[in-house]
Amino acid sequence: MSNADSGVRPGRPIARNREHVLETAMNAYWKDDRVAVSVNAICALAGVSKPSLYREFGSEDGLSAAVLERYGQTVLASLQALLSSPQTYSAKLDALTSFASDDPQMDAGCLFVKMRATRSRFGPQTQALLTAMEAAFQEHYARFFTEAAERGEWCGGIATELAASYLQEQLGLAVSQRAAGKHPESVRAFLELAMSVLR
Amino acid sequence: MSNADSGVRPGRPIARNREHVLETAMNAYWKDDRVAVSVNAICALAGVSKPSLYREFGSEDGLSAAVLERYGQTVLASLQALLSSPQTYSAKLDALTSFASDDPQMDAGCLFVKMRATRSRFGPQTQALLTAMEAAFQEHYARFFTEAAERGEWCGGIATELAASYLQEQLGLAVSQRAAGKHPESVRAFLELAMSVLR
DNA sequence: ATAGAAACGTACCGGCCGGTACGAATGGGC
DNA sequence: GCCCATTCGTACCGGCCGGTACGTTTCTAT
Repeated sequence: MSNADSGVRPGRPIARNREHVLETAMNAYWKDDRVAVSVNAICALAGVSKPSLYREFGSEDGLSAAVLERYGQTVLASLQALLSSPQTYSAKLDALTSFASDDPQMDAGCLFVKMRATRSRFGPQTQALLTAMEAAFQEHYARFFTEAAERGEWCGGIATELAASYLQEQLGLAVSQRAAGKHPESVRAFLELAMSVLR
Repeated sequence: MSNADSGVRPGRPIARNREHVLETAMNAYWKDDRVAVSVNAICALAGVSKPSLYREFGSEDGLSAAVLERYGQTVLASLQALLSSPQTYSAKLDALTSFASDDPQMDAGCLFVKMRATRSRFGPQTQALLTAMEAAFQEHYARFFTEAAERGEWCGGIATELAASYLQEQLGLAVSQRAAGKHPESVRAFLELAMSVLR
């Protein structure tokens, strides 16, 4: 990462700094319905040559991993914040439901869910990152339930692990349905039905 | 292998009757974790030349559609039979749960669910067939609920359409989890939790 | 001014894809 | 015995893929 040195800017106009490529690739991976998005397509979209992309990310796997990491930091951070907010358990469930079924951020689905559904497409780096993110979310959800149980906001006849897994999958399912074009109100009805067992 | 007469080997190999190719392709599409299964790979697996395959199925789309149709007839027929059996509503729910979470037929997941999750990979024929099968199942599920409501076996505070969609998606989710290697008992716990709202 | 390091893009690589032209090998009808 | 319709597989097509060798451009350091 020699070009990350703040002081010395070697060579040329410093490419459309990484950010532009990341943003373009993220949107392509995310929104595009296509079977897959090739490196060539991303280069064309971003207006960057292929060697530049490979210099920056090393490989296709490196690119997809970087995209996924960025997505996790930008979009999913809000979800983590939601889980850590000082609301009541019930209010958080409502907020989660709204996030998955109504939030315009999820209009085109969730990139994380999408990539998870096709994980075998990706290289080892990206797959490892997917696994790590899954585990992190699982842990957040589990903590969410244990805290709710401690506060007595959740009677919780269910093991927290099961509840966490259930919550994760139901949210993912709802988001997938939105990506598939299902009407938000239908998704909401669906998700509220699924969530009702957690009340 | 009915017409695999060991007599005339050269010249006219007697078209490995369509069945063999279909079976091989179905297993490949179904079991293989790979990103995709190419026509070349299927030809190699089935021991058939590419032109033979194209003569029989017309295109890759035709092949995948034929595979999907065959899968629907062989495997999913049992599920339809289950829905039409003269059991009680509750017993059918139990049977559905067992089918998705324990049945060895679903050890490697469900081909229909798998193909539905990656529908954009396939050609128009196959996508149309997927849509048709979805609708058919939706209808079966809906009838299942309306009949249960008529018989008073289901209090049914839920619209039948929603319940049908919910059932379909939860079963698909369970089967996906099995395909991903989750332990059957975990899948069962998950699915029973999801099904509890339908009791 | 000038040398040289750094980042650039053109133009290419081998490999696999879905799909097909075409000649070789065969059987049935006579 | 002979012919022809039928069915086969070899060997190929153009196209796209992920990835890279290498000459060119642009800026910094002196």
